Formats: sequence, structure tokens, C-alpha cells
Amino acid sequence: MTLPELYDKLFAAYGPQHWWPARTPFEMMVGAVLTQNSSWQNVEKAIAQLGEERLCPEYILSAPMQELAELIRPAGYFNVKAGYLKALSAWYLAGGGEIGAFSGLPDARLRQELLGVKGVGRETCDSILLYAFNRAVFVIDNYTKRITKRLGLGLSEDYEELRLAFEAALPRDAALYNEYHALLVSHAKCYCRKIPLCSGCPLLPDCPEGLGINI
DNA sequence: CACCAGGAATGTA
DNA sequence: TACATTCATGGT
Repeated sequence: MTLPELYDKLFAAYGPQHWWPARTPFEMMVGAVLTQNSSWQNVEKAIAQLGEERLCPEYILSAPMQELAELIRPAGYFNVKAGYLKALSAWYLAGGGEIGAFSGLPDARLRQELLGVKGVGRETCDSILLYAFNRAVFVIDNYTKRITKRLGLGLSEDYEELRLAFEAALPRDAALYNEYHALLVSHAKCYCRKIPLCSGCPLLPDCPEGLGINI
């Protein structure tokens, strides 16, 4: 099975995912940090506690560490992530404080800058590039590695190599990458790791034939 | 009770 | 480069 074929099967099974669930690009970036090794359900609580009023780089930078950490407590790792959010906010404000201010930067340059921000690793970086900046960068996460590995597609498990493999196999299209990554996550959430196939999956009663992936 | 969730930084060999 | 440890809440 090719990567375009996998996409077609996922899309036919799960439909459009409407990612990223955020009201603004900055909220998306905050969510990307908060969801690191944490459930999205807990992140939603943290974002709700932050509230629309404080979901801006100005507040996050000016807030006392303890206050900010307390607000994002439900997301877990709140002390570390509070520092990460401050670093990200400082970078964003220094760059102009709005998405458009970065439009002159090539993808590779923007990627380099983001990776230099404390708390922004490869996955968070590429998520932000794709879902906040709308750049055509494919996001690799553990789900993507596990699913492609189980399918026996013969692809690398190295983050960078796998990302390039996806980008080489698909049209350079941010909307496509957006949907594809979201579909992989949805399928991973659907699958129950206790059983070999997707029977009983809360999102899909029976996994599409040929897509019974053991994660 | 254990296990994990839309990871990253830091330290060691 | 390749692992190990730390960070921490809440659902199952």
C-alpha cells in the first residue's frame, strides 16, 4: 500500500477531521505545547482555565510563573510547560506577534527558529508550522511511526527520514498534510490496543478491510 | 493497582 | 548517536 492509498482509506473511513481544534493560531501553538505527552482532554481543561483573555503572548510573558503554572495545571508537567509557554511567547512577540509577520521567512528558516525555542521539539515544531502557519510540513508522531511500521511499508522510523518520505510521496499541500496527520491520530485513537483489529472501536464499528492496524 | 496520553530537555556512555 | 531519567495530571 502506498501513502496516497493509505490516505484515501483513512479519509473514506473517518472523513474530514477539521484540525487543529483552536480558535486562533496562537491558541494552536499553546495547545501544541500543552499536549506534549498529555491527553487532549486535559489540555482542553487547561485552555479553558487560561480563558480567552489570557490566551495571548502578552499575558503569558507578564504572568508570574506560579500563576501561569496553576492555570495550566490540568495539562500536566505544568511547571515545565509554563516555562515553555513563556519561551514560545517571547519568540512570537519578537517576531511580530502575528502569523503574517513571519510570511517572509522560508519554511526551513522558520523551522530552524522554532526548533531553537525552549520546549519546541521536532513534532511540536512541525505541528505549529502546519497548523498555525499553514506551511506544507508533514507532522510525524508516534502514531505515524507505529502505523506505518505495522503496515510494513518499509519506511524509515527515523523522524526526519519518515517526514521526508511522506512529503516526497504526496503533493506539497498543507491542507492535505493537515488532514492526513489528523486522520492518523483519529485511527490510532479508534484502535483498542488490547485486541488485534478495530472491532468495537468507538469511532468506527469495524475497521476497513486492509486497514486492520495493530498499533 | 498499572498504564498511557496528539514530547522535550538533560545527562550519560 | 543511542538510551535513560525527569516532568505530573486525569481517564481507563
